[in-house]
Amino acid sequence: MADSPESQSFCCPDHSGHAPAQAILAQAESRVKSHGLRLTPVRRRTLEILLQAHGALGAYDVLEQLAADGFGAQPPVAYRALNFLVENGLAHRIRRLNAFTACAHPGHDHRAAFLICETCESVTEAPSDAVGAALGVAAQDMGFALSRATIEAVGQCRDCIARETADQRTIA
Amino acid sequence: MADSPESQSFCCPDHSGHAPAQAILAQAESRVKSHGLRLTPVRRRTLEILLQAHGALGAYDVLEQLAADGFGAQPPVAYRALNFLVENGLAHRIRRLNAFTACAHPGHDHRAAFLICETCESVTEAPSDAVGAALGVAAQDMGFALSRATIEAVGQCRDCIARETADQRTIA
DNA sequence: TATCTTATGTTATATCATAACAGTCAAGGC
DNA sequence: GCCTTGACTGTTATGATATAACATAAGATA
Ligand SMILES: [Zn+2]
Ligand SMILES: [Zn+2]
Ligand SMILES: [Zn+2]
Ligand SMILES: [Zn+2]
Repeated sequence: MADSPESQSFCCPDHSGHAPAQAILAQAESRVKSHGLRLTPVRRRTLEILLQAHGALGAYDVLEQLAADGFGAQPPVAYRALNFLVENGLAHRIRRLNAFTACAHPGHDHRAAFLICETCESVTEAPSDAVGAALGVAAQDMGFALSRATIEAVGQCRDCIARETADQRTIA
Repeated sequence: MADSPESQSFCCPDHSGHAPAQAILAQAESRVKSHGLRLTPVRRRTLEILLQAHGALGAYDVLEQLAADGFGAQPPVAYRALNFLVENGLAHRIRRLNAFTACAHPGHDHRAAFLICETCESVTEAPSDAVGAALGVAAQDMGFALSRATIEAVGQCRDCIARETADQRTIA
């Protein structure tokens, strides 16, 4: 993990938007309960794993960690927990990466958009009400009833842009 | 295929936005040539297959048809042709479906958004300049340099909504 | 406790995608 | 023409992602 001690489990720029893991886990627990569901040990641990991760994790990466913690070692174990989290708004699936990431601001329903950095592979969850609204309009124009959407942008994050600029200066 | 004779190769609602296949193929040929590349037989046939398809096709569906036409029968044959088409703006990859679809209006650069019907599995390419713009703003706010994006909406298409409404009336 | 429901773990298999290499073909220089 | 060169095609093999189906275990209900 190699975390700096003051940030319990957050370690990289893509997590700057996150509330502390403790808070999110507690919130997740109550949110799930209020839907008559349970945040079982595998599910809870899966969420923790996502919260601690740099960027997004593949299902098999999660599985590896779950297995190391004594949970089942077969793919369905990870996929079930991950799908549960996604269905309950605690995590998101990043289709372009075949990967999953903890939701950066769970609790309030939101259409999420993701910014995927090609350089550092970080994944940032951006507010996307405006994007969602524009998409809603486009859909409506086609007579299409929109139920949900995947919005994923690929490019370069602020930190990597800054780093690259700095490198340029060093060379010159 | 069960096509009506007047529509050469288009058979379902999601193709209503398409120009005739002949025109698209000719256009594709010249477009590709102008980039110093070749629309070889496999590539051309792959584009035809996509143009004739209902909805989007998986790589292995395309492969099956290519093999039936005497082309190679191994996955790379299909993936290479499909990737070529995508890179040259002649087709799009639909990540949510792990599938590919012919571009409905090739030739002019465009940020495409896709409307995926959960009922009939059709895939419609919607104009999305507004959505792209909104996403650009959201990205900029985060200091993110956007290079390209995946925008995929899931819901129900016009035809399926109409059909469902009609069914409701029949029952009542 | 008996029963019902939900969740977990396992085996097995399906589906999607690429690495690596060998043969083929077309275009340009001689 | 003929040879070099680079682009394209085909093949084998393997990797990566995801789910079906069923047996067991743990919570909830009465
Ligand atoms: Zn979120
Ligand atoms: Zn970055
Ligand atoms: Zn298009
Ligand atoms: Zn439909």
